[in-house]
Amino acid sequence: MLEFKKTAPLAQIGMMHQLSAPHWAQLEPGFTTLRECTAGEVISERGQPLDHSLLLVDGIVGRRIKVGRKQGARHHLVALQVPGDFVDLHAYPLKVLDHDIVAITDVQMAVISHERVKSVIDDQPEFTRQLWSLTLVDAAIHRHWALRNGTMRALQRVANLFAELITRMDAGGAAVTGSYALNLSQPHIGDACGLSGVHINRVLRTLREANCCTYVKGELVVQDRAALNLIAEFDPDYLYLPGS
Amino acid sequence: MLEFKKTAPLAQIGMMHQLSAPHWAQLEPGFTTLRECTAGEVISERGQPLDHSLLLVDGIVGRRIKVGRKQGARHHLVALQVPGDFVDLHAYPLKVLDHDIVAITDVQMAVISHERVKSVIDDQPEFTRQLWSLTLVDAAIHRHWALRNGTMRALQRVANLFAELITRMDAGGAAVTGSYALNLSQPHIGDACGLSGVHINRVLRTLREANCCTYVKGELVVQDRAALNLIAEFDPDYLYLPGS
DNA sequence: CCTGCGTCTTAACAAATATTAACATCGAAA
DNA sequence: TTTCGATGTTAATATTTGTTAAGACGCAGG
Repeated sequence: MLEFKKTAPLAQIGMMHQLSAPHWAQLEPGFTTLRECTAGEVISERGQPLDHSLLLVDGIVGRRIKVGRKQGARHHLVALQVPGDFVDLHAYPLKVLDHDIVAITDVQMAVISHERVKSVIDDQPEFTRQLWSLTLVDAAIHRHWALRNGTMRALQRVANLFAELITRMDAGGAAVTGSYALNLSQPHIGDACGLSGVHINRVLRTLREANCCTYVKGELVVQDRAALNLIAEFDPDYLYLPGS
Repeated sequence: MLEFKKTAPLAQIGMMHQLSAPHWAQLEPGFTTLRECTAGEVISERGQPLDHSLLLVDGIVGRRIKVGRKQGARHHLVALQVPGDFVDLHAYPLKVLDHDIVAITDVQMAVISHERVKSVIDDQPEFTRQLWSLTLVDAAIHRHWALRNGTMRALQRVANLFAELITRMDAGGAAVTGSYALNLSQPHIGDACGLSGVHINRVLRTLREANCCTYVKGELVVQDRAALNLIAEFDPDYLYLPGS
């Protein structure tokens, strides 16, 4: 783990836009170090007590759960976090996590100690509620993942995952280019959707041949976003984005 | 909706055991009314602003999400709550829910206003964190549902759901009898597991013929809990039960 | 008592997806 | 450059699950 002394203030990106400027101004100085991890690295491990939380600045991280004892254990991705997500804020009230957090791509994260969080919000119930809400948006996303894996067929699942991820990546307000660096391997997508890597390959070909979107080398290029949202039956309400 | 003036104090059941006695003592008087719903009734509807939350006293309620526009819309159960669960405490910070809450069986719930919650916890950051944690256990359960629907085949899914539900129902400390009144129809179970009702029927027969458990008329009788946990590859860590 | 409705049960068949295997492609390391 | 390993691609086949349909069963209302 590399840690650098912070040299410049963090920008308020992605989901952090849900915080008011004054609240952000109070929280931001608490991010005193930067942590960088390389793809595949386990950022924090299930069961290990945590005294800090992480704000994702760049890259993609996943929450991974192991199912089955010892050998033959399979992994499954139950969440993906994009830049601007407060990755494990829920470790603040819970103290211990029930899942691993892994770097899917090379990532940069800003670190804040729970002690610091506590001193900032303890006498500010409204601020506390806002952070609480942030963790509940993650819960809503989890519900949607259960929904996706429970009700949708393969094509729709993948389209829906893509629709969710790009909507969340756009949430920061950066220009919408139609191109997204997900950097997920096909088996990664399979893990997230409960499908085999081979089947992901078939689905990606179908999406490509439908002139909907193209996924090459971790880069998602969306040619027809309306078509993608239609296939995905995508309704972003569950993301609790401002102005919906 | 029937509402009664409360006549006797509520007992601290199920998940509410996670609160300390003094905290419970402060919260309990806030539950001033009882609400009863009959099976199938929608308790609160997606998108509707809420000014109160509900503690489930008796029966089973589900969180249900509709997928697809207008006609041809399918439903999916993304969570089930058992007695002792603070069903929609997350409505306190979020104000609005992204899903419906429906009564699966006839249910009794205790109502507490958000105003009351606020006045009790606003100057008690530690108490706030405990309630925050309660909502995050729900999030952990959602993650597990995504995992279940994503990685497991039908038999294991159903066994795992059963294992989860009975573990949570036992959490209150009541005597473990091996018999549980789930009162879910087979299509309900299918909704929760992302399987057809017909296939649930096949799975239930398999579980019965394996002398593992029997599900008749909404009553789950567990003959061999070890076998059930084995089939389910069940590991209750994610429930954050005390003493694990 | 019958009737009708909902749920359960089962079977036959169709569709979706997993598995396996073989080969291609690309980039990194020797 | 060459080789190696990881990832992507495709096809053949096996398995799982969905769909449809039909009958059984139980229960509430006439």
